[in-house]
Amino acid sequence: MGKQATEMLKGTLEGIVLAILSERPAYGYEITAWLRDQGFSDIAEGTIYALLVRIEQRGLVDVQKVPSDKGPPRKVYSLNAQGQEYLQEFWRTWSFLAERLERLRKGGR
Amino acid sequence: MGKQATEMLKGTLEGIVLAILSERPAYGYEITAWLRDQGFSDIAEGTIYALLVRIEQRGLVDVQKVPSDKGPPRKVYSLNAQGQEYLQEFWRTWSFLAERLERLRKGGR
DNA sequence: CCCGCTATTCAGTGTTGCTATGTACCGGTG
DNA sequence: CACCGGTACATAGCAACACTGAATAGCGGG
Repeated sequence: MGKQATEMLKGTLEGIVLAILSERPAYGYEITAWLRDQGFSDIAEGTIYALLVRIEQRGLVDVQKVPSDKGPPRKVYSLNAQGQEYLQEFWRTWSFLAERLERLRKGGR
Repeated sequence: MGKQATEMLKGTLEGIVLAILSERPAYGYEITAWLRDQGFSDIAEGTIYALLVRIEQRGLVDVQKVPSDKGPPRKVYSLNAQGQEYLQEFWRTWSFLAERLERLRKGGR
């Protein structure tokens, strides 16, 4: 999509990745591919990796190195307890925003 | 709200302001007050003014200086044709994002 | 042997919202 | 009159985040 999407992704992309990880552990390449598949056509590789590093440093995920028979080893991330909590907070913030935007779209005051 | 909101606002705040202006012309101080009233408790004054300057420079709004009997003159902004178009695009991008997030929240794959 | 796919990393850039501060106009109070 | 609070706008500096582009590296096939 356009540049509007780029700016709108700030903050939400992190939540999206955490939500994905809350369903099952995953690694960067896999997540990027899945997002592209879902229509986030222009999400750059580097973006996801940088994001994963950030959430790891914040202690929201646990990491495990797993060998792959198709290339270099994968860094598999899984959401830990603190990450779950953070994700909950994310959904609260998202709901707040989405609610107000939906109200605005309908022309309500 | 927390810092999550700060990042999530990036990109959406612009759309929010444009949506407000699509209902009726308004000036910065008024918009800030309204947003605070709607629960965006920590939106800074300066943020809105900077945003208004940006969208003016991009030609999305028209400006008119209107004297006030309670203080300095107001800069009243109104959405023009180009702004309307940009707002439409914003809603499309927003729908795209909201749809996918809602799907993720429901744990759907 | 090189190419393509898998997989990760990183330096540099632009946009955005926040912080903090400054300017300025007005009316009311002491 | 001096001061203060509410109204109204502007701006310089900062932090966070996603994108660009490139580099590194392992693996298998032509």
